[in-house]
Order: sequence, then structure tokens, then C-alpha cells
Amino acid sequence: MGVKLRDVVSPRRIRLEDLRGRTVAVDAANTLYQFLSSIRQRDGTPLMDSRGRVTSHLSGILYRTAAVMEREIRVIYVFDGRSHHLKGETVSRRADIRKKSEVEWKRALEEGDIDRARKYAVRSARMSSEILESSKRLLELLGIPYVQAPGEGEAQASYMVKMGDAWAVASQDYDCLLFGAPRVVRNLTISGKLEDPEIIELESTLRELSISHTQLVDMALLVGTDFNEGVKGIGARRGLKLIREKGDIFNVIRDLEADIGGDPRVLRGIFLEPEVSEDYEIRWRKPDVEGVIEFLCTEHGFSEDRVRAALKKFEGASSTQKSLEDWF
DNA sequence: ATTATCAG
DNA sequence: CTGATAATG
Repeated sequence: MGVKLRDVVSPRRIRLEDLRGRTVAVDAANTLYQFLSSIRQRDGTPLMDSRGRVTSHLSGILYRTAAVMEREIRVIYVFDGRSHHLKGETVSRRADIRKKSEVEWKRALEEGDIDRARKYAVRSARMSSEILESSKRLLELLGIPYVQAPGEGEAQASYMVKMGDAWAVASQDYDCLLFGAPRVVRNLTISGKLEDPEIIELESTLRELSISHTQLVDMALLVGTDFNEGVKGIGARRGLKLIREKGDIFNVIRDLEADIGGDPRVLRGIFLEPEVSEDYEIRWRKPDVEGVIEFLCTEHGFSEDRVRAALKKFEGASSTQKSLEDWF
């Protein structure tokens, strides 16, 4: 997924506690996939209610939100709108991988190979309108704001950080840097004792690489993004070297007679002038405890004890806040 | 992914 | 208290 910038960026390790008091714009698609992939039984079967509806994402949203609220970290979920038409190929390729993984998952299950089953189940995680709608419903009941992007959620979240409405974007992808997000936080996880969160800052990244934001985008276009193939054999390091030497993507394409799989001006525009909404409202409210219980426990079979315990963490966070009005 | 439970 | 393992829906 996304652009492979890992080889050239240097993230800084932080502790979850460093985010106390900060607001984080969560890339909803990225986070929901994480939940849908990971929150499964050992054989890969997702958590489901008695009617067979997947509930893994609801579990993830509830417990992670409870844990960040307890640490006085504010989150805003940002959902994707329409995906750019140039992303079509990426979207269908991912759909294909998921379909094939599902076949392999079922096959491994029949053969009784639990480890293999789980491996493919993770890759088969699929989004659906039901999953998106139930996620939004739960966020509303929890009093957590969400923003519906007109286009790419990553672009919207990045814009919100630029505007100061959030301190960082939370995503496992580095792509938000291309959309100009000043900060991206990876591994915004709670039980992540193995992996602490890490932060990547756009400004310091550009300074370290001695390139401009536009040049970073140009480099990504050489390597390949969700919207273009890129040039075969060019990774982040070579891409960086070429952009530094030639100055911009147009010179690289001309001098190397390279095909990046798209119109560089259009592709630049996706990242540099993305379609975003400037008109959104962000407000945290107290959770509707009985509403959450009705939705999660009555409708979806969650344990009431567990849900109430999670919701306690919300209340603790708000009552210990000095300026309650800042929160609710 | 997160929480609950259990062993040491 | 720490770490491994099971359960969660």
C-alpha cells in the first residue's frame, strides 16, 4: 500500500504519552483495515454477531478510542469520499488480491492449516458500506467527531493538520506526507508494547533530504503511487538521486525518456492541490452510554461488562480535564 | 487490536 | 509486576 518512502525517511520514536492533550486526525480507511485484518480468531474468522455481520471494526474502534481517551488524546476520524479515477487500477488490483486470498484462506481451512489460514484471512479483509456505516454510527454514539472527505481521506486529514485542526495524521502509510501533512504518526496503538508510535515530520524530512515538497511528490511519482505505476527499477533512493540531479520530474522524464504511467502535471495535482472540504465541524461530546450499549450489546452481541468498562475510560478522561469546555 | 486470564 | 496465551462477537 502506498508509496515506499521507508528507505529515505527517518521516523522519530515517541511514546504514546507524548500525544497527551493533542488531537490526531485518524485515516479511517487505514485504521479500519487494520482492525478488520487483525481482530480475528486464530483461524482467521473475523468477529461476528449472531446474524453473521462482521464486528471486528466495532471492537477496534471502541477499545482503541477508550484507550486514547483515557490518555487524553483526541481523535477525529476522516473517511474517504470518492476515490480518484486514476486510482482505479490500484483499487481493482487490491480487490483481486483479496479475492484470491479468500480462496487460499478457505483452502487452508479445509486442510486444517491454521497458520496459513490466518495469513490469508488477514489479506482478505474487505471494506463494505455496512462496515463504514456502522463505524460512523458507533463514532457518533461515542461522541467522537468524524469528517467525510469529498475525495481522498488522506488528503483531507493532511489539510486538517495544515490548518491546525489536528496535530498529526494517524496512518500506517507515509502517503500523507505527499499530501502535505506536517506530521504523520504511525503505530497509534495501545497494546503496541513491541512497536512504539513513531512520528515523521514533513519539514524535517524535506530538510534532511534537501528537497522541496514538490520534489518529494516528484520522487514518489517516479517510484510509483496509488495513482501511477512509476518507473520499473526505480526505488526511493534512486528516485531521490534523480530528482536531486535533474531538479524535477519533467527533466527526469525527458532525459531518461522514462514513462511514469501518467501525466506528471495531473499526478502532481492530486497531491499538491487535492480536493478537500474546508467546511467541517469538529466537536467532541460525551458518549451516549445507553445508546452504545443498545448498539453494541443488544444489536451486535458485545459483552455489556466489557463495553461499560471501556466507556468508563471516556468519563474519566473528561472529568479530569481542567477545561471541560475544551472537550465537550 | 485490545483486553482478560494465568503462570512465573 | 511481566510476559505468554486465550478470548473477544
